[in-house]
Amino acid sequence: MPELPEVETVRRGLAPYVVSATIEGVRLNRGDLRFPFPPGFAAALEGAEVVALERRAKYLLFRLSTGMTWLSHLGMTGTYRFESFRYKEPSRYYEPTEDRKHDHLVVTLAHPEHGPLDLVYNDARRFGFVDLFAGDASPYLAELGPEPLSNGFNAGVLAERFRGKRTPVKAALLDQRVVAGLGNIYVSEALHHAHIRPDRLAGSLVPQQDAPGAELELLAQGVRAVLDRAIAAGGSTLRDFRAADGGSGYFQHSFAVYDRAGEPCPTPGCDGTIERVVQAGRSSFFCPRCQR
DNA sequence: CCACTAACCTGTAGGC
DNA sequence: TGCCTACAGGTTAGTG
Repeated sequence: MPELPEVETVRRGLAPYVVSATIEGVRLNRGDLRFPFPPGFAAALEGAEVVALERRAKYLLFRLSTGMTWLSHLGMTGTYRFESFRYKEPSRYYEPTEDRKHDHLVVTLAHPEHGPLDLVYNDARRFGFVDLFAGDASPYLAELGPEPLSNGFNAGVLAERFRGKRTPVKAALLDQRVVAGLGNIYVSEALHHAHIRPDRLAGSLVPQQDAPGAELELLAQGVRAVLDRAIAAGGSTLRDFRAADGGSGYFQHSFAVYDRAGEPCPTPGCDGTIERVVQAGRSSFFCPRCQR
């Protein structure tokens, strides 16, 4: 999926056309994505104005004039795009044509400046989902750790959450309760930045009393650095993700280690070779020479 | 509570 | 060209 930088890029791409728009119609092309659509989802959106589009971790939050929030998670393959026409079918459900078979949700918007647009959610694997609730009262938001780019995230937080953990640091950083928004790519990138092997036990990184804790400082800095750079670049473009505004000039992010098994380590002065290992069923990429 | 695996679902890339 | 396998950015349910 889109990890935090990709979701943030989507948010920025959608916001100018979505915020201040009124939702005129909602069509669900099936009853469920990963989960069933919440009861009354379409009816709750229709007639409301989108007053803000926010992001928390990997979630998009459409804040509505009614006080309700429409939450959207993109799963692995979810994308939003705009269509400049409106679907003509009167029914809220229909049989999608072959080339639109993964268009699951269509939200017809009327924007005071941009006029009518259809916002289309497409998700081949259907790991994405939506929720609807008042304010922030969603179970999906309840247990999230700090935003990695906020003041609430630092080495001290990592120390607190890693202490005593016998799980590999790779898995600990993927745990959204520890820090919210990292995924498989940026965990590998942050660990490389910090020169920490992905199979180190999280607890082993926690400094003893009176020790400096340089590793966690570097790790926290690495998390921020890789996310900042990725956001500045407009998110990564891979397989089936593209920035919402698509178009020309989207940036092909270049990773230091992710998907680069067999290539030389980019760390200056390091002559190591990137390796791929599988942890908890997922690929990790690291340099065995400069990551310890 | 903790740690790990399998599962969800579809598409694509690579080997033969 | 086709068939088969492995793998893909995430999260959760189930197991021990």
